[in-house]
Parts: sequence; structure tokens; C-alpha cells
Amino acid sequence: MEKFFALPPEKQKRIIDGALTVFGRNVYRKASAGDIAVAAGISKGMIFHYFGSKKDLYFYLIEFCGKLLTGEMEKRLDKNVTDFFDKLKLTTEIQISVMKQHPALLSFLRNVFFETDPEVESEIKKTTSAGVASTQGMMIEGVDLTKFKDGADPALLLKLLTWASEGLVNTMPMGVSAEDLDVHMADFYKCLDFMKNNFYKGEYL
Amino acid sequence: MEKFFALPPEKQKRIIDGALTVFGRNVYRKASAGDIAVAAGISKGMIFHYFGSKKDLYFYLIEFCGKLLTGEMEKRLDKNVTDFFDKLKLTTEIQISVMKQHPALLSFLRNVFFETDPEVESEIKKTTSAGVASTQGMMIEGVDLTKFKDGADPALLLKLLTWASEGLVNTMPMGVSAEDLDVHMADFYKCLDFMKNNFYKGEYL
DNA sequence: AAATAATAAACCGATTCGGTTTATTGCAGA
DNA sequence: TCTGCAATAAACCGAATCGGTTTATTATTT
Repeated sequence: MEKFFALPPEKQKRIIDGALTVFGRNVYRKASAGDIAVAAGISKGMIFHYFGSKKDLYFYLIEFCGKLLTGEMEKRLDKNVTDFFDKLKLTTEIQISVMKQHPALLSFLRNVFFETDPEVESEIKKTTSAGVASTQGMMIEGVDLTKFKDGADPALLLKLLTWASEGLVNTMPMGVSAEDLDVHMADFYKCLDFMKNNFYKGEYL
Repeated sequence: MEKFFALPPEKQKRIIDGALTVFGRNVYRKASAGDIAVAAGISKGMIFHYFGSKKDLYFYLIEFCGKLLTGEMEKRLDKNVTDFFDKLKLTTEIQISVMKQHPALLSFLRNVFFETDPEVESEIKKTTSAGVASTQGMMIEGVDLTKFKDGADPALLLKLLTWASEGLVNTMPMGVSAEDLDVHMADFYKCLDFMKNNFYKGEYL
């Protein structure tokens, strides 16, 4: 893998994104090295020159994405944020910013999560058991629930907005441009503000 | 294809669902007849005996799903429903009921929509141009907007709930059981009621 | 110019592909 | 029970593709 790391960073990125795209659209077995090479704009042989094997590339990508995602989360998701909507906004913002760097990252991780190929499944379970954790659960902890009006159900609201966030990301899975992401995020933020205005007590607006 | 239609209906269904699953998880080129046969619990040869070719099977499935979906929509989506939430509920209900019959149907159609393989793309465009139509646009037409409170933005609300509906369906794409679907749908309905209670004028509740 | 590293392209045996053919089974009607 | 026929599984086909290696070519360094 030293060979790979010796490459200029923008080329590393091209290869990573090409591989993420192919692994993000296909199951492990059907994601061929040839397709990855084409997507990355290099010759097939180079993949094995850089990574040794398809499997090695695959697990390198898992590690890379995991570290990037959790790294961004730890760096930017301030523990002191107790406002429900701020926290949700922040989480979405991080996801979007990651997708701007690597558009196929989320669909790749999703495929990894659902992968069942015996050649990789057991090792996946080993390396990702710590990583995933329930976003749902830790989202609501430390949140100041007293800001909500009586009758407003934060858990339900969280569920709704989590779905929406999922759907938002999922409705444009192909080559999603940064501008498109911004447009949709702006709409999503409008939704958040809208909800906040309606479900917070007046004094917290 | 007469051979296929002569089969007992439950066997037809098994084959359809197997094929939908495989085509729903893979791009056309990577969805192999062998995998489909395994998923359907028949031998590979039978696929060609029933359908002639993989491509014929593929387009039969497109036609089948299209007819089923639009058929259900026309049958159940009453034109007289002018209530925003009733309409949304009805639409979701139809989608879920279709997914109960054929769990992989939606992901299959989704893949068809994004398919780019030259072997099938042009013919897809021909056969589906009429079918898709903008759900978003026709969702809001004929809806009684006067029921909303001042300050409630129905278009924004529709967007949010459409995303949520997308996310709801998309968060469990694998072998989703009917009970799971019911649980999630119940949650979604609770969200709808919740929104309705908050964004409708009092006299319409 | 010689040596060395990076890369593409040709190549390898093995596997899988879409599709066909053959062998086996189940089930009519006699 | 035998016979014929349709349904099916299993073996098979040449072609393509697979993961991976080797060779040839191009850049780069010395």
C-alpha cells in the first residue's frame, strides 16, 4: 500500500472515489476490479499494484470511510450542543460535507453494512462492530427537551426528521453535484426552522 | 411466455419476486440468470424456457410492475380526496400494500429508472416515458389548502413528508417483513396526525 | 545514456456468463 | 402397467469476464 500513498493526493482521491462508486452500486462480488479501474481512470493492473488484491482495497476503503466519518463527527459535533434542532442540523451538515468530498461514501458504507458475501462478511463484522453505534439513540441524549411545547413529541419528531434526512440523501444517489446538495440542504433547513417555530415554546425562538 | 403463464400463480409469484430481488440489487448487466434462478428456487434453464431471454424477462417485469403500480393508484387513489393528509396517507398506504405483495418491487423500479446499460436503456426510455410522471406535482393538485393555518407552508410540508416517506421505505431494503412494514407505517401515520394537529386550523381537526 | 520507477496493455487459468441440449422425472390417457 | 408427453433439473456450450500476473512501454532520475 506504500505505492498507493506515494501517489499525488488528487490521484489517490480519484481512485478512492472510483472504487467507492463501484462498490457503492454493486455487491462485493459483482464489483469488478476492471470496473473500478475504468471509474478511476487507471488501468486494471494498477489496482493490484497499489493494493495487492480487491479485498485489500475493499477493507482499506472501509477503514478510510470509517475514520473520515467518525473523525468529522468527533471534531465537529460539539458535546455542548443541547439544542435539538442545532444538533440535527449539525449532524446533517457533517454528512453533507462528507458527501461533498466523496459523493459515493454513504452508499458505499450502506452496501458494506448489508454485505453478506462469506468472503468478507465475518471480517466486516469484526472491523465495524465498534463504528456504527446507534445514531438514533445518541442523537437524543443530552438534548434539552424542556424547550418543546407540551404535546410536541421529540422522539416522534426525531424519527420523522431522521427519515427525511435519509430520504433527502437517498433521492439523489448518482453523480450528485455540490450545488444540488446545497439546494436540498437549504430546503431541509427550512423544514427544520419550520418545525422549530411550531414545536418550541415561544421563549426559545 | 405462454409457458410461464401456464404455471400455478404462486410459482409465478416466486419467480417474479426472485427476479425482482436480483434486479433490484444489481445493475442489469450484473444481475445474472443463475442468481435469479437460485432466488426463485428453480433451475437456470427454466428462465429461458419461460421467458426466452434475460432481456425478455427484464421487460416483462417492467411491464408487470408498471401495470400493478399504476393500476393500484388508479383504483384506490380517489380523485375526490382533497384532504392533504388523507391523500398522503392513501399514497403511502398503496405503496406499502404493493411492497407487501412484492417486497423488492420498488427497488427494482428504482434500478430501472437509473439503468444506463446500452443494451436496455433506450428501450426503457420508450416504455416508461409515460409511466413515471411527477408524483410530487400531482400530489398537491386538487388539495384543499384553505385548511392550513396561516404560516403553515404546505409545499414545504409535502417535501418533508415525501422525504420521510422515501426514507421510511429505504431504511429497510432487504427482506422486509409485512409486520415490520406495519410497525413503521404506524409510526409514519403518527407523524402525519401529529403534523395535521399542528398545522391545520382548529375547525378541521 | 543507463538505470529505475510508474504505468498500460497483453495475457493467464479459472470462473461465470447467457443460452442450449440432454437426461430425468411426473403425469396424463390407453 | 405401459406409453407418450410435458415439465424440469442438470450437464453442457462457447464466449465473456473474473481476479491477478507478466510484459512492454513510457517517464523520471541519475
